Parts: sequence; C-alpha cells; structure tokens
Amino acid sequence: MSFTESEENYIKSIYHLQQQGEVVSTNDLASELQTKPASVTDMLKKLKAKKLLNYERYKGFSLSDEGTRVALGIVRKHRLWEYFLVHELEFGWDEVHEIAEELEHISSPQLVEKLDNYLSHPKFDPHGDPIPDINGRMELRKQVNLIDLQLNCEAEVSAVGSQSTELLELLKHKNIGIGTVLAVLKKFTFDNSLEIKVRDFPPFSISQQLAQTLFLKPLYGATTVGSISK
Amino acid sequence: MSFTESEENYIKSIYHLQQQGEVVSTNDLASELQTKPASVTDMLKKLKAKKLLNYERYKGFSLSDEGTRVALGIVRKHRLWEYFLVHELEFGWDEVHEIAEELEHISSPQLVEKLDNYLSHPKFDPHGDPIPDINGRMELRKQVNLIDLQLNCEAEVSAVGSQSTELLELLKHKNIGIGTVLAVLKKFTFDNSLEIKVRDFPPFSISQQLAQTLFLKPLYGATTVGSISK
DNA sequence: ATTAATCTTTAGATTTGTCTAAATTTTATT
DNA sequence: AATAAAATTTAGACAAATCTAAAGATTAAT
Repeated sequence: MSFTESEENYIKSIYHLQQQGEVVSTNDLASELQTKPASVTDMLKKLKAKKLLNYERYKGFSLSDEGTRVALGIVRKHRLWEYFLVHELEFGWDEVHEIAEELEHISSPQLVEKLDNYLSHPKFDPHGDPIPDINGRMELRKQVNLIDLQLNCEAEVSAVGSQSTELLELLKHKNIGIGTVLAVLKKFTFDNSLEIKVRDFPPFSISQQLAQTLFLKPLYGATTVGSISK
Repeated sequence: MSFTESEENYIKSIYHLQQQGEVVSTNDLASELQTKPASVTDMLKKLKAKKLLNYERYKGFSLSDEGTRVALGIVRKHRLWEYFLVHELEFGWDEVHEIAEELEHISSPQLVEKLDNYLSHPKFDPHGDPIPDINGRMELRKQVNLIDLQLNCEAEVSAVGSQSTELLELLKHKNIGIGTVLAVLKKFTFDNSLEIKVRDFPPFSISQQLAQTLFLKPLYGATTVGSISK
C-alpha cells in the first residue's frame, strides 16, 4: 500500500509526538503540522480507515503497529538522506532538514537500500538520531551527561541524577526540568562551569556539580542555538 | 517563483515534445502525460497565466523563454540524479527513470549544485542525454554510428545506411527499426560483432556489417538545444 | 454537580487537478 | 463552398486536502 505525502507527514508527526512521551492530542498535532484541528480530524479518519491508526472520536489516537512500521520507514529515509547530504554532499548539519523532508517521500524501496549500502549502513544521522534499519530496529539513543555534551548541540533533559530538594529547588530556579531543551555554548576549564542556553531564555552559566546531575538526549531536528526550529 | 509537481510535469513534457520537432498539440500532450485533452487545456491556461507558455486558444502553444528555462532546470535535475543513481548507487541504466522522475521535483537549488559538484559536473547522463549546466547550456548531441556508441548507453535508431531489402529483412527479423531503443552491452574485437539489447527483448548479437548501417541518437530531446540564459 | 473553558468534531465552502459530456473551432473532404 | 471529421475548449462534477464557523464532548473550576 502506498500513501500520499500528506498522509506520510501526519504519520511521521504522530510518531515524533509519541516519542516525546505525552499522549498526542488533535491540537498538538495541528500545531506540529502547522494546520488546523479540523483538518487533523479529517486526516485521522483517513488514517484509521487505512488501519494505520487506533482512533476513536473524542477518545484520542495512537499509531497502530502498521502505522509505526510506516513511520519508521519514513524516519529511516529522512535520516539516511540527512547523512548523505552532510557526509557526502558537504552540507552543514543545520541546512539539511528541509531538504530531507522532501527526499523522505521518494518511494522506491530499492533506492533506500542502495543508499544505505552506499553509505555503509550508518547507525546515526548528523544530529545524533539513530537510523532505523530495514526492519525498523535502531540503536537506543544513549543519554549523555551534560558535562560530555558537544558544544552547540541541542539536547533535551531526560533524567536528573538525584531527587534532592536542594537540587530540585535549583533546577526550578533555573527553569530546567525533564524535557527542557538546551545547548552548551562554552566550557570554562577553570572551574568546569558551563555557559548554557535554554530555549526561550538568555544564556546563563551553571556549575560543574549541577551539570553532573543532568542527563540529556539529542533532539530530533536539533539546530544551532541561534535558530531554534522544530 | 515555484511550481507544483503537476505544472513541472507539463512543462517538461512540452519541452520534450518540442524537441522532437513537431508543433505540439493538446492531444499529443494529453497522450504523453496519460491524461485527457480537457485537463491539458486547463493546465495550459494556468501556465500561460504564469508566463511560462505562449498560448492562445485553438491556436497552439509553445514554451516561453522563462518556460524553457524552467524546463531545462528540471531536465538538469533529472539527468544529474540518473547519473548519480547509475554511477554512484549502482543501479542499472534501465532502472532509474521512474526514480529520477520523483527526484527531479526536489526543489533545493543548492542541492542540485552540490550534487553536480559531487559528481564532477558530468556532461551526459547514463542514457547519453546531455546534462544542461546551471545556465541551461548543454552539448549538442549528434548522430552516432552504432559501432561508435558507448557501452551501456541507450540510444534510439534514427537512420539506416541503406534501403536494401536484404538489410530491411534482417532488421525486421531482429525487431530493429527507426525509433528502436537499444544499447551495446559488449564489443567483441575478434570479429567486431556487438552484443546489443533492444528494449523489451533479451540481448542478442549483431555483425559488424549490420552495425555499420545503423545510426543512432541518445534518447529524448533530439537535436537542437540552445542556451536560455537569464 | 453545574457551569465555564477547552478540546474535538461536524458541516459546508474552497482550491487544485482531474474527469465526462457537450459545444465550439479548425481542418479535411467531397 | 458545404459538410464531415478531428481537435480543442467549455461546463459542470468530483476527490483530496484544506479552511472557517458552529456544534458537540470532555475537563476543570467554582
């Protein structure tokens, strides 16, 4: 079975929102896709009819197994093309997302496999996201300690190393929590403090002790700190 | 200005039909695009409104300079991708057309230039068709004797060197005629015979004497091609 | 537990590209 | 030149994907 570009975009967005943890809502999906909730509802019905989605009106929705399989196929194509654009064509890693959004809809399965082979089966794309194999399997993204995070690489806080009230108080004061997206701008060797930038806030600095408690994972579609997309 | 995939397909088809010499008609275009004449008329009006086409109802049409420029851009992308698919991804030259039909609609101009650079500015695609440069200029294609045809380069029989019944009998037996598309798979130096492959038939071999009577031109836009700059 | 606020869906319209069937224009034939 | 044939265009309809506006369902708040 084949799908329209629009259907594929919905499937991919649902997949990504599901990965981010929360239950996906019609409104979430509408804003992710830059469209209106009414349009989303229409498409949900189509995807349900094609058995890609578990959906009941007013009750929410999630990808079916088949929908997930399709989503992983699109993600595979997107990330392989990003890898090609950066490592072969010498694009910057911040320039390739939009182009890959087009390339991911090219349908030939043979093309994907030949490309994968040509690139020697890369496991991660230029943003650090894992590339699913032909069966949809991919390596888990490992959490990285903030201390070890690459400069200017956006990542999302996924765990904290302690639950102490003192730590939580400090995190709250600095507007950092699970899901916060940030990047390291500078590392100071004098005291191992870091200058970081949290989305929608001006840069500020944090201590080595604090940094050590924060674990992060790279973001899908991460960009330079200057131009926050997604 | 940008164009829909459908608009681009119309522009490209008009370009190709114009290259084949005759004046292009609504019916020709409809059958080329596997659609109906009424649909063609609708699109012609759209393309005229976008100044890509000189068109007056019932009087015929032709690409404007701007339309030609756009067509050459699409042809450039198509042929560069075909080159990539065959020479980098190791597709057979007979497998790449449909895939390139999709890839030619990817919009990024930067991608085209990086790809061209990556491939070291090839002048001809795997079928022997010339690849327009960024200004729409490309090398003229001349008729080539079958003896001189490059290996694995598809070409269309455009002339035979004799009208003898003996020759025509042989050509008929081998299913070769004007317009036949074939490629040379192998050349044998022992007797200068050639192993060739005619579309839709298994490969077979022909003698030096026969090969010498056959003149071919690479597929698609036949003879002329100027440059439309600016 | 009502009411208010929010979220989701329906109803009906719009745009793009297509179609069929009928009308119009051009061209070819007698 | 008149008429038949062919090519082209118009008129009206449809499917896909979207929109706005309004109605329906759920959730939150008093």
